[in-house]
Amino acid sequence: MHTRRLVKRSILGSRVFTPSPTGDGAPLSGLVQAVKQQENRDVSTGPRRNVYMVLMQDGSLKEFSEDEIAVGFNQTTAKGPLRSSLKQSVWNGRGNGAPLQSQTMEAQKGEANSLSPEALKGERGADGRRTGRPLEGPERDHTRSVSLLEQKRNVVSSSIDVPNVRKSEEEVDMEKVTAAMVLTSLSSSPLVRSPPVKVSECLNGSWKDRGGGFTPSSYSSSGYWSWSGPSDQSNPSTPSPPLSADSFKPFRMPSINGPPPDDAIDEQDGSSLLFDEPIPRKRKNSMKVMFKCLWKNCGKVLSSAAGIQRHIRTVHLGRNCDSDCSDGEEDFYYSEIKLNTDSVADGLSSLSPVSPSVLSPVPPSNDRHRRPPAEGSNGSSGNKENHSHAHSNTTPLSRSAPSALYLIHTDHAYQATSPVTIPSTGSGSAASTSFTPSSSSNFSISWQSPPVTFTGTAVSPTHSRTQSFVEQRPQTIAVLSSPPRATGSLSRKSRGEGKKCRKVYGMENRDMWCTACRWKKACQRFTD
DNA sequence: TGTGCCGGGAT
DNA sequence: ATCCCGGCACA
Repeated sequence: MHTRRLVKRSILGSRVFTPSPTGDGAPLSGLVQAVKQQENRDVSTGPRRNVYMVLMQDGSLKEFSEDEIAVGFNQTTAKGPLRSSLKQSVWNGRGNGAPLQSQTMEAQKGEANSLSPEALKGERGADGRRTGRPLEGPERDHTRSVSLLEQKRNVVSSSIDVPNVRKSEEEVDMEKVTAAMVLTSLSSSPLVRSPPVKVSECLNGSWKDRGGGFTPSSYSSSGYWSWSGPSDQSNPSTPSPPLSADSFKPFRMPSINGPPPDDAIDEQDGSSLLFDEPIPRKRKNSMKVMFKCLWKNCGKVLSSAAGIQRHIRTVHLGRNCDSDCSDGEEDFYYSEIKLNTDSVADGLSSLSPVSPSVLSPVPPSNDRHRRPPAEGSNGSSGNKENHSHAHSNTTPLSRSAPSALYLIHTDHAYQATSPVTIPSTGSGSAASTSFTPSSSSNFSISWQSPPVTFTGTAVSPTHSRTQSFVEQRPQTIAVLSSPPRATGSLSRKSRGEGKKCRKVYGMENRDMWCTACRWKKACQRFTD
């Protein structure tokens, strides 16, 4: 748990007093719901004025410049605390916390509470706040989740103002609604269109001074502001969907807050992550399972088993009933294929159900993997073995399933320092693939011939369909399915004779060894 | 016996 | 993913 809350008093959620619209001098109180910073938009107000969205008591939202409002909790220091507290909140100064622009809902709850007049009885007394007062009565249930949150905070933050005083139920509800309104209304601003931020980035400080503030919180009425760890940082507990890295970019435009110069250094990590983004994120699992109809003259490929079953049931078996009345026969008419979405995206497109071209033997083409089952035979018999055996030439997946391509992988990058060539399927030209140490997990495969458009492996958990495919194309499968190095000596790579780091540098210079040698792996540096 | 490195465990 | 190491095979 590193969800330290490092942000001290935020202005957001603060009760402030605003000048009366009628000018009669009676100030109105409201809650600060958002802070916008304007850059010279209004010349008269000077550079970068803060504009506060204040939720008035009547439920309306108004904008006030910081000169216009007075902080409620300490009216004697009307404007001073406002600004200073904001600055405090913008960057917490520890380099790992959440900056604060557009506070999270949690912040609204916690921080706002801290600044509400009620809560501020003990404003200066951190101890008092931390111990808080026990919840009592009906309020307890309503705020249980909040209480949990705050308990967490109390555990991890010993030096942070975290109040235990909470709002009334009404106030909390109101804030949920109005905060959502505010966020929505601000969403047109580039500042706020930003999606959630990766935790790690915040922890690295790369987001500091962005003006964006997110605290890891599962509480969010909209879901939009909660954490989302895209891809590798995924946080399973967050409800919000992962967002593409692109969507982060607007948020990082350094215009809103005008980051101080020293920020540029701190930004490097983050910007390399986000701006120098031409490198697509590695997909952890680029295998996609599709289901291909094996019925004669039908190459339909669907992404779900249910879909393909329904397709077969209704289209080929002529049954209109629902899946409950299925006897499972459909299972025999489709095949599960795994597609490597990295290397075969193009092939996939040609696999779309839209163009179920099916045909007799054709010269190698992108379509040839769509041969129907039981080509030239009675595909309608429903014989389960029908498509499983002995078609000497091709079967639907036999050509499209150079399955071993998927099986070729290295556990360690250093195990694949030299290119691996996969022998061709007899055509004389090689289908080769190079493995580089740095990208063993997502190596690219360039098929030169034949033009295989997707690399799929026929997976047939039942009915041993796979075997039939192997039989139909023994050469190909035999070659492809054999691990690259499993020739001759059973599994162990024959020992390299050349220099190795150990020999060259000796045990005393172990730190000069290549990593692989240090790890007792196949030497990377002196390959044989 | 020394060495290379596979396989697998720990983090 | 990275790091480490037991243990096997080979020279």
